[in-house]
Amino acid sequence: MKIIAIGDGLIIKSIKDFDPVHTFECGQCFRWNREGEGYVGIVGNKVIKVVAEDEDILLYNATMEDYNILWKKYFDLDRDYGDIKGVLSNDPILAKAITYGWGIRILNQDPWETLISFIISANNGISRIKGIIENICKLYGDRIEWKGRTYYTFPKPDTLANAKIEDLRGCSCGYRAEYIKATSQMVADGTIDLHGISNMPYERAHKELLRCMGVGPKVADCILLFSMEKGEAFPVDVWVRRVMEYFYLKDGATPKKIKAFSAEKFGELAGYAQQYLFYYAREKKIGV
DNA sequence: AAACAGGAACCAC
DNA sequence: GTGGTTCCTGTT
Repeated sequence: MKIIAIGDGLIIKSIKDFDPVHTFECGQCFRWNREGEGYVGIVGNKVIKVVAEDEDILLYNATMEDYNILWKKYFDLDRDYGDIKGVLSNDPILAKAITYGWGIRILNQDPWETLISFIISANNGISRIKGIIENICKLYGDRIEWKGRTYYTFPKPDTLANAKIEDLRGCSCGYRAEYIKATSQMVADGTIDLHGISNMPYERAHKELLRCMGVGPKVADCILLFSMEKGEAFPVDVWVRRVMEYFYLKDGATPKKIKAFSAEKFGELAGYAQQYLFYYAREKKIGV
């Protein structure tokens, strides 16, 4: 894997295991959208475009310096997904799911943004979640311009902590407005220390996140997997419950049972297994 | 127009 | 700790 600077970006040469469609459509992120031949995302205060071209990945609006301090980590490029897929493919069902979603990578997203995003995700579908987050960023974030288009950053904790409930409601988040404000206040005043939590072992970190208003077991697992490098986290939503019941367990399994089963079966790699299974289940409408 | 989809809070036991 | 009910809003 070699990085080459081009006009306004970078080429990551012959990278394995990275497909933008799989990575950005597998339910882990909400601020990436298809634009032309690739995906444009807002990450921190930057806009970046990702395009797949043959064996390479093109990053537009990216510098080599940002690659080293930001993008390498964000796209999880130091991790060997070939190894992970090799181990998981010993299971025939996962082998199938991996053949289908071979280019999924688990992004290392910002814990604060991930926390609020997945509070919004509760009892909601992906397209609506994206719309709500977009509304919130438009109202409370900073404006960024790139190539004649306007984008907005995700707001800071104290901004949302001071937001009016009715303004948040205006972003179409419904009853989650109260949760967003309450949790933002906890982060802003230090009641919740996200950096500290990300350094805790899985079980403790999970327990700690449940203190946040609007965060239950599933949302906590999403935050741990998508922003705190807890590869053993296994978020159980309806799709995962369906696919697990369909392939492995009998009907009526509780999330608790499903998590115990996957921890036993997939161990440290449970979160990666979850992503391949989720993407496969949702695209193929397994168990519906 | 009414049904539906989607996790957590809250309250009973 | 488990089970049932309620909470919003965009889509069908």
